[in-house]
Parts: sequence; structure tokens; C-alpha cells
Amino acid sequence: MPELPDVETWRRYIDATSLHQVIENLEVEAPRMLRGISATELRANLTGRAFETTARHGKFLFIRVDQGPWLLLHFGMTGALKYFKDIGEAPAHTRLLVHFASGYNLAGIWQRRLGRIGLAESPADFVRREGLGPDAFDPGVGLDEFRRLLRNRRGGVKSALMDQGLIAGIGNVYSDEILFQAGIQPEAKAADLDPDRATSLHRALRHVLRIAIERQADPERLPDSWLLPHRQENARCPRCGATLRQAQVAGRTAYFCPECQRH
DNA sequence: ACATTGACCTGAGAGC
DNA sequence: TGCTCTCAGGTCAATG
Repeated sequence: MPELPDVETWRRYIDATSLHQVIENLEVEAPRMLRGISATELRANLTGRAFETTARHGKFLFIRVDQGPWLLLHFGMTGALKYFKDIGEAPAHTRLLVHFASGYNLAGIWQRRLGRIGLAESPADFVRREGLGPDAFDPGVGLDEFRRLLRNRRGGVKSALMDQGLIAGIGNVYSDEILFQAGIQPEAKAADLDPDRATSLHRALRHVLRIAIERQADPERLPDSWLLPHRQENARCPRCGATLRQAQVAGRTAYFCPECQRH
């Protein structure tokens, strides 16, 4: 599902397709996805202007409107974007449709309406307001800072990784991958990780996110040595061949290798 | 301060 | 075929 690497891929997709074109009109099919703004207000803020630049923080994508606010998108569990010409080709479940004067269109697609469309003054302002933690892929989150974040946690390490207020961008799937590559069980207590394991975890986090972004978050293109392609019932660990285990952790289905991952 | 649960959504797949 | 149930998992609110 859309986590940091997916959203980063969508950000680059916007950069490659949708900047510097006058927005002629905009339609919102799912008003419930709007927060704190009406479809009419959103249209008034965007039409006649152009997208100028993009930013991302955690799982949030920001698209700056020239001389104006930032369009804010959250992909929820099923969000996607599509840039296309023929309006007859508008994808199913299009909830947001931006018509450019060029004749091209940008669709925001959410099969389930679990997502968010809005405006923000600036990414920094939004991040502060929402109480988001630092972006998980920000090089500024170095080992020391990472250790400090974990040290102050009471609960499990998987739940810490997924807490957007602690560190933003990691969800259920990538937290499993990061823990697998670090060799740590999802239910291990975050504060109990010794310095070596915290270092491994930090390194795995950076490595997983970097490779996933490079591969455009496409599961088909991720290495077979990763857990992610094997994230299904009764599959085998790509490292040791043991049967992967499935457990409810922090309310989600976690997959892990009982042999390779330890407390 | 943490975990747990259900709601929000919709479609796919299973079981009958 | 068609019905019902469960599951997927990001976020939020209520509860323990």
C-alpha cells in the first residue's frame, strides 16, 4: 500500500508530467475526502494557476500552486495517480480530476475513499499542525536521533516504526521488510534494542527505502531476497527457508521469519 | 503512554 | 449464480 516509497514515486510522476500547465478546471467526486475545505474553495484556489513544484513528507504529497497554497494528497490504502489525454480514458474510481489547458488531465484514483485531499499553507506548517515526526528518509535523521526516538518508546519496535508522529512514512509492509533485514522481531521492545541492533535497524531502514524508491516501489522489481515478495501465508523465508510466521502486531498482520529475526 | 478495537471504505476471494 | 463473510491495512477515535 502507499507508503513512503510509493508516495515518492508519485511525487516524481507529478514532476515528470503535471508541472507548469494552466489548470482549467478541477472536479472532486468524493467530497468526504476533503478536509477543512469545500470543492468550490479548492477549485477557486487552483483554477487559472499551475503546479510549480512538489514536496513529500512521510506519506503526504504536496504540490505547490504558483503564488498560492499547496495541494495536499494522502493516498490511504488504495490511492494512485494517472496522467492522460483522452477524458474517455478516465480511470475507474477517479475521485479528483484536474483538467489542464493543454488538454491533458491528472486523475487522483482511490478505489476505497480512504485518503485525503486538501490545501496546506506549506509542508512545514502542515507537518507541525499534524504533529508528524521527521520524514523517515530524511538524511537528517541520523543514527543518534534514531536511537533517541526509540529509547523513549515503551512498546514494540514495529509499532514505533509505524507511528507517524514518531517518524513519518513507514507502514505495515515496509516495517516488516525493515525488521526482516535488520533481523529483529516485530514485537521486540523498542527501548530494549542494544546499540548494535539499533544501528542495524537504522541501516536497514535507509537501505530498504532507498532501494524501494529506486525500483519505483514496484513489488515485481524488488529483490527476491527481500521479505516483501514472500509476504503471504505459509511462504518460506528467502534467507533460511523456514516457514514465515504471521502474527497480529499493533493491530496489523505482521510477517516475519522466526529463525532470522530475534528479540 | 501504550495496546486494542471498531469505524471508515470497497472489491476480491472463499465458502456455502 | 448469488449470497454472505472475511480480509486487505492507513488513520482516527474511543476504550482499557
